[in-house]
Amino acid sequence: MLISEFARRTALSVDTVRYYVRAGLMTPQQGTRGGRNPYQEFSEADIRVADVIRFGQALGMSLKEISAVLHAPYESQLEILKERRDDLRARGEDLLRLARYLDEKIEWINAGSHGDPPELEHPSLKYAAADGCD
Amino acid sequence: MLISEFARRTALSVDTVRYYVRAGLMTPQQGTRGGRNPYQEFSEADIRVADVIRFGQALGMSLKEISAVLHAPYESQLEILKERRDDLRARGEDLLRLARYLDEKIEWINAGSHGDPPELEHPSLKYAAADGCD
DNA sequence: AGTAACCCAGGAGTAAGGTCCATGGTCAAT
DNA sequence: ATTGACCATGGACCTTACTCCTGGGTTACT
Repeated sequence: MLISEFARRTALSVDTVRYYVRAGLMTPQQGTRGGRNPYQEFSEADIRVADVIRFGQALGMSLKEISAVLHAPYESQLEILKERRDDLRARGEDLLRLARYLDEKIEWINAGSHGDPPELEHPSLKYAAADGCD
Repeated sequence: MLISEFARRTALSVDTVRYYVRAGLMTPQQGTRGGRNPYQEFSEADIRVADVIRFGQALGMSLKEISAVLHAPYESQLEILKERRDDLRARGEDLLRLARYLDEKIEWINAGSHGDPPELEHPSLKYAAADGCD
């Protein structure tokens, strides 16, 4: 399919798709149409790549990281996957911990904010966002 | 305390602290020293704000969102808190779902990548990252 | 009074991730 | 052959969250 159909199907903008292609995240085929500037032909596989990008981003990965996963040789993808999984697990747990904390805080406010406010157990912060400590 | 002590205690750079102040995330007192450009006096409360910023960021909130929470009138903080909690819960669950999926995939690869690869149940993606759908 | 160490404001620069636009080539239908 | 929809490239521009730099004021100490 051509870029605009691909963009529609992935709910990305045409510009964003081109940006991803330039960034090497997708490598559509060069179709026969288009003469000197051949039209890009996107496949179903590219749609799956778009899904991966969307999902990775939603989980806080940069395009560079996503690209690394997409381009890694199959064996090392395993290692990357493991790292990601551990990172994700830590993040997910922190998030749920914070959600529980907010639950308690909401309870506490609803109860009239008397007494001691709930305490947040310190999150692990072992993942990417914790790199600001010099 | 003055800015450099504050920066040291929060492990932020002086520039970053000034950036946060400009962004309205902190509003230190204007001390008596400094003449025409009065020196900023930071309090323990500001340190707690710095903690909130750090934590919010680690959980994927933008400074704008964090600022909204910090500045919201007490009553509406409850609503913000609830939204945040739901968002966080969804994110956390997605993260753990993905982690489980990666576990399965790692298993599958270790087992020789035979048969059908594991499927990822579609994440909710109901939070911030899902806004690109026009 | 001199100087080091600190403070300030303002503005430029950076990287990521897009977004917008001008210009021009191509395709399909009329 | 012309028109409109679509494609391409290249580059400017935007936001976020900083970071760095310049120039200048203040404080504390000797």
